[in-house]
Amino acid sequence: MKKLLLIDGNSVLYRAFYGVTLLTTSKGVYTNAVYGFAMMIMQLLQDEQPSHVLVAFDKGKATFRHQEYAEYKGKRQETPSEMLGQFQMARDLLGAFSVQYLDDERYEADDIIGIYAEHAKQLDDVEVTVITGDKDLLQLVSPKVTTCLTRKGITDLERYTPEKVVERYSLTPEQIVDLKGLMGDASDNIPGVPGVGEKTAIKLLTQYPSVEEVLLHAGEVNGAKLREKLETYKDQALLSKRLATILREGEMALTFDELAFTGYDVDRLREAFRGLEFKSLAERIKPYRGSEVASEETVTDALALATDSKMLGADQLKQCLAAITTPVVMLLAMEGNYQTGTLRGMVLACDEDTYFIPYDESPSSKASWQEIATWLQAKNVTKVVYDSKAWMVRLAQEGVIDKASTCFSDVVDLLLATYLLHTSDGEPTLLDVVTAFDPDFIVTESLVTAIEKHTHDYTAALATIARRLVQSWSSLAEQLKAMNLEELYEKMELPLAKVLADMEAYGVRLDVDRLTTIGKELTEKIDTLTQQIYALAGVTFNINSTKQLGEILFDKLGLPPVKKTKTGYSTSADVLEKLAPHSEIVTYILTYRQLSKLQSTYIEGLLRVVRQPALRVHTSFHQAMTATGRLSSADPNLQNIPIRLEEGRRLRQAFIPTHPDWLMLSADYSQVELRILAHLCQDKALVEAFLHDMDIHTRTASDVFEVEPEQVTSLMRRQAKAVNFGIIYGISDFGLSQNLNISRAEAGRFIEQYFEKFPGVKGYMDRSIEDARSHGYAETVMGRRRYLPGIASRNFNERSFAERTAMNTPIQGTAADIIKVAMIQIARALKEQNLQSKMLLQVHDELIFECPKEEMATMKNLVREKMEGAIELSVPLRVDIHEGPTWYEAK
DNA sequence: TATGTCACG
DNA sequence: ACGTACGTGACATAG
Repeated sequence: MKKLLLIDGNSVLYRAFYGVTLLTTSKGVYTNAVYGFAMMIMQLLQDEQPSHVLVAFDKGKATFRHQEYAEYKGKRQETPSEMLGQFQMARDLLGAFSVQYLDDERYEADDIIGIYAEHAKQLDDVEVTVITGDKDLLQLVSPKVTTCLTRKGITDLERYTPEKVVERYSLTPEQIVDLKGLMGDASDNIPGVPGVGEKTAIKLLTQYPSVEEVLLHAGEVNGAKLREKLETYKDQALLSKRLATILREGEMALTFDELAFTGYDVDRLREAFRGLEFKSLAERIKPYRGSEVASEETVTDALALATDSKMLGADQLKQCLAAITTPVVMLLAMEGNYQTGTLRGMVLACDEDTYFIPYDESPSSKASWQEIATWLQAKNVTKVVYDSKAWMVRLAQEGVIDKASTCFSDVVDLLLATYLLHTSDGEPTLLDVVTAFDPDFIVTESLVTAIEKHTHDYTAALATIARRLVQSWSSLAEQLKAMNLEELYEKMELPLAKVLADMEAYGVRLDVDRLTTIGKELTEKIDTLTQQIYALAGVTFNINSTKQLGEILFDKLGLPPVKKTKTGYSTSADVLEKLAPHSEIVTYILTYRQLSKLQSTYIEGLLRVVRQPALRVHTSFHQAMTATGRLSSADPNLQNIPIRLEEGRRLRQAFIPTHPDWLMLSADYSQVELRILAHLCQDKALVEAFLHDMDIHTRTASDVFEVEPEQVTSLMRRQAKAVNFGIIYGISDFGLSQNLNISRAEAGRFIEQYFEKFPGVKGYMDRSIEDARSHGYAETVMGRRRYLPGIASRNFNERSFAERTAMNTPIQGTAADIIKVAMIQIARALKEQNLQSKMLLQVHDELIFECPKEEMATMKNLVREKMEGAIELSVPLRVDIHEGPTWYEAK
């Protein structure tokens, strides 16, 4: 079977231009599009292994379509000047790839592709793959022609077979031209029928198969407006369809055989890359077949070994492991998340070899994994993993090890290192990690699919990655050192992973009966509210639907809309609160919302994840997720259990100690973020306030409103508290005015007054922004970095956001660092002193424990000492402690 | 899958 | 004038 690869050169180049940051050579020639183009071509050749290749370009001249319709492509933006020279450079580069290209003034790139695809279809033994960003080319899809659309980025492809087209559009590939005929195409300035978009067009085409048929039956279509439009714009629809139709016949300047591709010449390509100053690309070129990714043989070997190792007895495995002396990369093969998914096995790659060691419930498999566990705990061999916590928790859960945190010695966690090196929101994926240590690693589409979607070749993909990491991971130490992050990695994140692993594996006991009872009460209240709301509305409707609710409140009942969202009326709580005086229905709706939130998220949500028969919930703490260094908690999220309102707070009665007679203990930092601010800005008044342990909001109110502390009213204190929050978040008058429901001018005066009384804070804010601008990042007291590219943006919003972030991150991030230190020290002390008490949860500024009564006094002292002493600041840290039979009382 | 809403710090 | 508070996760709805 032959394989013809047809590439829409213009489309790929444009994608590359917008997807790759502007690069220039030393002479100032722009090369970003060509760089992306080169990456793409290299990947495609590796990935698709074509026997024939052709890249088609537009010539930019008027074609037959312009003659038929003068405005064709009329509204196109002018090609950016930085792009202009790159078309020819891309053509030239193809020579170095030994790949043919064509352009022709009579045709567009689409038509050239159409002509060659059609020709190849006539040949018996050829399959065709088309690469483009243009959905028009979906019309060529057939059993022998696959069209791949580029998605975000440039290396991410979405493959369309005929079935996929039907699945996505509910239309056959042939009907794509009819779709364009009806809906038009703004980018090509094809008009279509005004008022008909994708949805209407698809609806029409499912009834009648083509534009012609639709027009023939225009009179029978639902909707008077639509009927009229179809009549009026009949000719325009037919014209649009003709414009959208890609040619299938025409002249072939090169014969099929002339497109044959047998590989590129490494030296020639390297020379071309050097000319373009793609230095790292030039260094990394390898011979054409099977080199950029692990060779097929390696993967096959890995899989062969996989089968073999199943038969390897535990004793033999033990001997194999004992023979390993160099660092090993190990990856878990999991379906689903590490706590609840299925463990399939592990890939192990060392110097020479790659192994797959399967996992199942059989005694022999268990025995093998016990051997592995023993070996993981042995010193002297470095184990390089992605997410050590996942290993610890899962192996503890499987009973392979006794205690999660004892799982490893000499472990390197690439997830944590990558997170520190490239903190952004979102956990670095395994592929992000590979790229972080190996920037030229080409992330092919098949690799992404295999890893993310766990398709057939998942294990092979893991093997590929593991092999690659064996080569590249060792730059970790150097990279961390260069950014001064080794200490955070070694002394904070790595030890913390062990602490968190024990917390996750241990879980928290839930009083399921209590939860069920509260749930029943809620159901009754919700039912009553529902009836009351229906009665007041005069109709029944779905109260959870913001769309329906908006229609009832603002159209039917005529309440004044306060705010709009992208899609319609806003019905958020702050809007409804403003409407309360107008109609009693909104109060019911607010209560309904509050209670159904409790019911669905907390009662039903928690009951769904309680593990039987132990009646425990096990959250997963994400340690590499947030942009500031905080943890997050998921599946279930135990960091947002209600507390502010009493109805919700009662849910905490369901969080109980494991053993009867034990107690819950909670310890939370008092005003930790404002104390950190005081330390960072050294404002005299603020520092002094904390040195004297004043009520900080009252003190702020007394300063801002210029009254004696005794004269501060509760309103003044509340407003001062909001100002303090605003300061931490990177204040803006608008934000404060929204929060306090006051005018912007008034909010502005508060802020002005605040900065006058606390000038050091103002200085800090300005300095934070300046530092972020000059370094490109914000950092915490302990050196954790967050890069802020938006700080230099010309876009006001983007820049303002980065500026607020620059003010907030050192504060929020330092608070996160401090509690992490405390957790590590507390865990260490619990172990050293042989205490039975357990650390259960962390909620940003708070730690929750369960303790036997007789340890309570010791624990209170210990926890306070470690939390307050985690870091030395110029103001003291203070911790409040509560205890009780459930989490409800312990707060 | 995106959006709105709301729970927490 | 621009249009916003900082950081998260879960659920329901709509398309």
